[in-house]
Amino acid sequence: MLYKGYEVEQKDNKVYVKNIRDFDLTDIFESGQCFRWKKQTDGSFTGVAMDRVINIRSDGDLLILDNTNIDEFINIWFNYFDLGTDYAMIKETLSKNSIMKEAIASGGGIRLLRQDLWEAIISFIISANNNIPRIMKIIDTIAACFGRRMEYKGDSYYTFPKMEVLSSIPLEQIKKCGTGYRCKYITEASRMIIKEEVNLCTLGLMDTEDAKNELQKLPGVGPKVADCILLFSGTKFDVFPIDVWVKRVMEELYFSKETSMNEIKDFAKSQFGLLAGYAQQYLFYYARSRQIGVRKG
DNA sequence: TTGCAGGGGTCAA
DNA sequence: TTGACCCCTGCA
Repeated sequence: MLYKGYEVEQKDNKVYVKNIRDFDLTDIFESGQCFRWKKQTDGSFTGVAMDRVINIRSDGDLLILDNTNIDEFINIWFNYFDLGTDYAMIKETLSKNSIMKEAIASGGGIRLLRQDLWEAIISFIISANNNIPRIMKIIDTIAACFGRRMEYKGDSYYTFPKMEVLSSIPLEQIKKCGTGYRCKYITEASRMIIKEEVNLCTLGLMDTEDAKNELQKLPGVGPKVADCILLFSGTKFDVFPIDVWVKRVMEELYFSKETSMNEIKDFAKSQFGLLAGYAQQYLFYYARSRQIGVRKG
């Protein structure tokens, strides 16, 4: 069948999607936006998202999703992988800037995943003052302890726990998952969300600044984490999360000097506008893959 | 083997 | 504005 420009076909529990462009699994999964996808020895990725475990591989313009069906593709994965967005157009617009053009050339297959908002909130609270391998380990542990077990090809996988579950877990048990001092943020944020002390339902309707401020009511959520939550849950695309990598790459490529967060933020807003989030993602991936700004001993 | 430096945002003083 | 927070990795 044809679905929004893609040829989609199901065989057994696999979905084949043709006409895929501007899509590279490594660019997508290793660009710091998600923590639950793991590269397999055959080059495919297996991950848990949206309460499901799937395996995904690509071959030219063909995408193969294993352990799912057409209904789920249309209702879940099409949106999750942002297949309705024209990345060729985004890249063309951003490439008018020569520095961006080079960054895009190195990570041209990036897509911004539209991840579950609740999971994004907890994941990026954990991400603060932390590195990617440890973040992945902590989230895996939390899921294994409090999520629902699933089986795929003989291995166990676990869903990300619901807010009702996580908010009822004693602090000490959250801490045992390796969260460290962040455990109280997770517990308290869960409680506030359950009690609707922050309004998640209308975040998408708010002005971006208002949405950021709303999220920053949650403990453990500062400006950077709020930006990440909005961007990687597909809620707002004009944010520009500045972590150490983005700061370094901006200082090195655009400013040639040490620069304040505010100056970088203002510059990104004026330079990239509504596409700031996409620009950030290309720059982050570029900075990390080239180790830009890392002092070599 | 042990220990120490480095990495990484938010909070509270 | 600055120090404390937690744990993993890499390297003497």
